[in-house]
Amino acid sequence: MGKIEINKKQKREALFNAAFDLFTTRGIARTTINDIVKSSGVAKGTFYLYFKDKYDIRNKLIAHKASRIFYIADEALKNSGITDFTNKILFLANNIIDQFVMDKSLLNFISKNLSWGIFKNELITTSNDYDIDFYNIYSIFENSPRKFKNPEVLLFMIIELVSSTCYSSILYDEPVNIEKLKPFLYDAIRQLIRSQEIEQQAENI
Amino acid sequence: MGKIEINKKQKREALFNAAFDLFTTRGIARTTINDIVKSSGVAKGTFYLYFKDKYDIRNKLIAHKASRIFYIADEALKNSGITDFTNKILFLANNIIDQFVMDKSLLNFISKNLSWGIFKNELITTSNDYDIDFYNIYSIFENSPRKFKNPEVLLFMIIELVSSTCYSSILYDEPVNIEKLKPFLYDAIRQLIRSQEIEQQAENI
Amino acid sequence: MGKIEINKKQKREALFNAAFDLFTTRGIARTTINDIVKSSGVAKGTFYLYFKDKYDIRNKLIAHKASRIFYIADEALKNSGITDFTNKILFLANNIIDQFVMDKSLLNFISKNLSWGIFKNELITTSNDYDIDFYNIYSIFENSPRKFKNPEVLLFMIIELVSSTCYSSILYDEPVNIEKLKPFLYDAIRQLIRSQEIEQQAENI
Amino acid sequence: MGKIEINKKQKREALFNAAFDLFTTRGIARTTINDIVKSSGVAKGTFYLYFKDKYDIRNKLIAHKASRIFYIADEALKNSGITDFTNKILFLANNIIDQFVMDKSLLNFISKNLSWGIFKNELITTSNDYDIDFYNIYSIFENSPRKFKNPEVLLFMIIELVSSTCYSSILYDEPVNIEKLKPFLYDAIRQLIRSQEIEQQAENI
DNA sequence: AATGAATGAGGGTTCATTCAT
DNA sequence: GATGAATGAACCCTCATTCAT
Repeated sequence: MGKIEINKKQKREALFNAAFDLFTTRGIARTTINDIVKSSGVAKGTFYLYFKDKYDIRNKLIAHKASRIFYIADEALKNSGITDFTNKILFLANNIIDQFVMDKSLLNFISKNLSWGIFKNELITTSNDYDIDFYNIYSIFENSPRKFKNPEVLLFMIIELVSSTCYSSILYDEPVNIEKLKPFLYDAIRQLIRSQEIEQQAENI
Repeated sequence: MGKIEINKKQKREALFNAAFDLFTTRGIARTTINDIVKSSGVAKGTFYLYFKDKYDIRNKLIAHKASRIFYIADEALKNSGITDFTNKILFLANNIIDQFVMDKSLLNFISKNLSWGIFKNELITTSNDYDIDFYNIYSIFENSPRKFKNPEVLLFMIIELVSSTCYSSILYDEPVNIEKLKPFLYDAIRQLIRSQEIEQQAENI
Repeated sequence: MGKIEINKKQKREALFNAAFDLFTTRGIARTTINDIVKSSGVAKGTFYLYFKDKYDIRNKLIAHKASRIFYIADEALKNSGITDFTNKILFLANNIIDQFVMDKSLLNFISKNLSWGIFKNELITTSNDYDIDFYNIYSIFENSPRKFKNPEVLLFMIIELVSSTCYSSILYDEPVNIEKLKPFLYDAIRQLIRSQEIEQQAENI
Repeated sequence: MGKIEINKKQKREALFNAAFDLFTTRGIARTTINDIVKSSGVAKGTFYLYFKDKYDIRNKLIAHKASRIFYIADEALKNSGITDFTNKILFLANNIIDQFVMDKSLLNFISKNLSWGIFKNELITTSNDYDIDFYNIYSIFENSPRKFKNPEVLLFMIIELVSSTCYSSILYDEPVNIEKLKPFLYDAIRQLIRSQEIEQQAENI
């Protein structure tokens, strides 16, 4: 990679960082391209060499940040030695929640955009340079002997329940703070999993 | 009520209707106050007699529409003769989902804003002229002999689960369409309720 | 004077008071007719029954306030028993300066408008209901045996010198505060008078 | 200086000229930014690259024009060979008055703003690119053997007297026209100077 | 005479985008 | 590739004035 290539990467990175800072502090609507370029130290015209407009950089940021969260959670899971499916899900949920607790502005930024549809969409339309493939999250099912009526729906419901309840709990302590919510939420997840489980024949015995 | 009062109500109503149409078709960000006044046939200055800015009318619209949905569901529940708590919840959820299915633009408009925090906030800061009091929704617990660890958290989780899963299912059929989702969702709700229930003494026997 | 007449006078008075308060605190440019009527408790349309526009009420206010200042100074002069012409002028100047020191917002409001041209103009075009006739200020010359080359120019120069130097001295202490300025200013006035005086024959001796 | 720099200077100049024309013909209050940019042939947004708002360009114009007047008067004084302090002051006053007589719109524009406080303020806060340093006006005292009680106050009173009397005399011929006023005014100035002079010992003899 | 809701022209300001350098 | 001055459409909002009540 030549000097030019490095320079280009740095510019793009600078724009990304500045945009994220501004989006999370002022909000997207109140952030202008002028703000972004001023804050990242590049010229205004340069922005358009890398991104189409404000929403382009926003979308790429969301995918970037969201995939990072899953990646971190997944790495931690691998190192945990947990084998039981339910425990894996709970571990992931807990890890992600803790990441959000530690970076509330991140939660605020991606929460509303981490829903299923946009999630899928973004991952497909985004170049792979900066984002990890999400769908290996399904691999969580692969090594488990347990079977579920509709694994995708199950995952969908868990993700939606976690992400939407976390939002108001972490950011506004409503209706209760996140630590008080956790036991109820994890109980709820356990019940969700149980409600979809198909009882297996005890064939192994 | 004099002629003037009637006229004022009509003006406000016209602005409300025009704004809702535009917000749901073009989105809030792409709707200007100019659009709203042109579409409602009043002068630009008139807008500012009734609303502070675009976000003011948006918030009032959300509260207005959201309370209407609950009101309709609640009325239907009263006429249904259902007495069991779980069934009441399922009836309400189903009724609201059906309302959203019939008016997808409404879902798109309020879904992201129907979360707990804003919900509470809006109801408090909005005058009662146009909105029904929400908190009688707690009355659903009052007449039930069943007891729950934390009723508010229970309700919170159910609302968040329903609203967030509905969004992508109804609007994008993701991961499955709403009719396929319903059985899983209602099962999930039943499990949520069960997971929080405190067993009562069989005192009646 | 019937009830209606009294009511009218009160409305006009209320508008005057409110306008003066607002003009002196926010400035004329930042005061709207809306502000004035809101602050005086009358309806917006009523404003136009009494005044043509914002500048009409401003002009009438200036004449009103300015004439009051001269009236107060003149009354004090009458009670002082001073007979010498130069001392009379100095007494008036000092009294007016002290009025301004005690009400700086008043100074700020009328200072720039108390100049000769507008002064004369306003007094002529304003109804006499609210304003005292200014020109009796010339009476100061009448009873004096001393003669001046051009009494009007003399008065003009004194008024302009006093009003323009007071402005920055009282409001900004520039170049010195008013108490330090006074001896220089009064010396200057004495010299001005002397420079225009026509020596009289010592006929009385 | 590159092409861009030249272009920038031209743009700023064009805005200055257009604004001055409009301010002096229509008045500041009746001049809009729209008028200025239309008249100077630049785009509306360009205005905001150079000035904060209408009052910013006004203030910069005042300082610009005022310093020019003093500069012209000072240059003429240097070429006059006048050495006596009183005559220097009279020369300057007369020169400035004549400038105003020849450009009444200029007088109207800056007269009300040429007062001591704003004067000082503007000179300090304005960049030196466009304005001459005023304070060498004090140099008028330096080479004179004559001493005054308070030179700054003396200068202040002279400036205020001249500027405020000129305003109504030149523009409105009130109370007399400027040519009639001049002898009285110059007499007055002589008296002002005399009233502050500290008599020196006749040491040179 | 008094009201105040309604008007809408027109103000200031922003900002995504372009393009000559 | 990089720059940043220039653009001008489009925005929000104000507010003097009117007029039906």
